[in-house]
Amino acid sequence: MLERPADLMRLARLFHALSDETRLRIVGKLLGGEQCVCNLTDALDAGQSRLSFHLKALKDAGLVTDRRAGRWVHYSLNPDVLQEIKNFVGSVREGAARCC
Amino acid sequence: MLERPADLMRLARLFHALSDETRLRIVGKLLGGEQCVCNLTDALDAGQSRLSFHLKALKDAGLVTDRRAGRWVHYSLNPDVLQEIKNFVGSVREGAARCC
DNA sequence: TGAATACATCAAGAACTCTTGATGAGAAGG
DNA sequence: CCTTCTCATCAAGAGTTCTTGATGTATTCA
Repeated sequence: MLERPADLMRLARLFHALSDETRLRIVGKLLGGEQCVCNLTDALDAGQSRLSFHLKALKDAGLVTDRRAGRWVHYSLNPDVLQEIKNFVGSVREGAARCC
Repeated sequence: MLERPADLMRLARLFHALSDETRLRIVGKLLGGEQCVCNLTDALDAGQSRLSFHLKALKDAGLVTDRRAGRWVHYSLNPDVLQEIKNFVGSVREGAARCC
């Protein structure tokens, strides 16, 4: 997992997407299910363009997907990516258990 | 996990520490066990001050600990912090399973 | 068709991160 | 002591990220 440069780059991008409080709060809200941007704006009281910026960051990293419905765009979590992170942590923990 | 501001800040700091390729490579090397900085410098062929910078980032986030032995400083992984991350991913996955 | 709504994108500046080379601090050995 | 070795820290510059307010785009509804 930490050998191939492509994996390193991928992981670094994933972790970067999660390295911001606003984005973690978005993830927290999405745990309640799919949300349109307007709901998130209210819940997080963040400006609209700011929210859009962070949603794009999450989307670029593959952590969320979006779906247009009329005027609204709904965002939801992508469970597959969470598995990637879990795999990483798992492999590191195994290694750590062996060596520490 | 994603409700309390203090937790959010903590998680953001952890993920930031892991959001850099050089630091992920360091973590990878530390899976082989405790390493002195000189070993890491060779293995990652990174300049000494650069490595020191990233080791400090990992240490500030609590991901690694250091131990002085004569002239050498040895770094090793802190398994407890990996559990924190695992807990986060686990809780997000649960939520995702419920909602997605 | 025209106005209003929901969101994305852009542009500029502030703030932060990373890299490099130079200097500093502590330990070991002559 | 004086030097050497290992590592930390500093200082400056390049690059990146984030925030804010303005503008652009697609959609709905009158």
